[in-house]
Amino acid sequence: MESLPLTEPVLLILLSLAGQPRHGYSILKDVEGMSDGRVVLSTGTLYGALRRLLEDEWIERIEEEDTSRGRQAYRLTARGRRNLHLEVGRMKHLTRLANLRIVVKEA
Amino acid sequence: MESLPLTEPVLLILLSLAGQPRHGYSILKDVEGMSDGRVVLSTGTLYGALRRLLEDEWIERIEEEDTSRGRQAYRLTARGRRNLHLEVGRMKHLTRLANLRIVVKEA
DNA sequence: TCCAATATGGCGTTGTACGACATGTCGTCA
DNA sequence: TGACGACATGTCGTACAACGCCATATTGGA
Repeated sequence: MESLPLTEPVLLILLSLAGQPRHGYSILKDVEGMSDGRVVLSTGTLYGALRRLLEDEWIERIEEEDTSRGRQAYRLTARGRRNLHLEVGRMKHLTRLANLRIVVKEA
Repeated sequence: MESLPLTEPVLLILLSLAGQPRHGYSILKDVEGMSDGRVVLSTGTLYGALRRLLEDEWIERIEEEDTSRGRQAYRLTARGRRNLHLEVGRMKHLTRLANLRIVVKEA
């Protein structure tokens, strides 16, 4: 129940929100930029993930004065940030492991 | 078609095969050990993934003299090894990115 | 006034993970 | 020799995430 391995889209979304609150479309563009255009989330993926993250209270909506285009900004909750850290830690661990497994054999 | 993000079970299986050929059950135990018991693949996950990896020719069956218990060993193909390296590279990149995004904000 | 960019969201398909189930072998110990 | 646990492989159904496609609406500029 606790240590579910985050999928890549979700991780990128959380990472995008780590620096500052953003609205959906902004996350889309940010993720695209983060990965030099290699990862392009479809809107289906994005809003589906956002819905689930809201349900789990990893992120929350914040009010915006500029609601002209129906924008809704999201921000990480403390819980979300904590879980993001855990997940990044897991990834680092995996990366180290991968190095050991691969490099030894190549040498 | 090229840059599919590998799922964690598949990555661990490939990593397990990176050092030496193994049969299914051995992969199961190796992955368990690699992660200090945190990741326990179900057989459904394992043999499903192995089937797909065989189909994509990332791994191949090798003959074993010891077929006593119906063991079937698998080994990485050149293609599989190449793709594993790519994936690990992608992960390192993501990890670096995550550090930038997170650390800056925490400081 | 059209059009591209901005912005959100639903729906159906596809594929993966996973638990449950099924089957059988081998070694050991009472 | 009989039971049992570890070894070993595989199938099936379910649940859910990712994704492409579609629908809709606003805004600013050419």
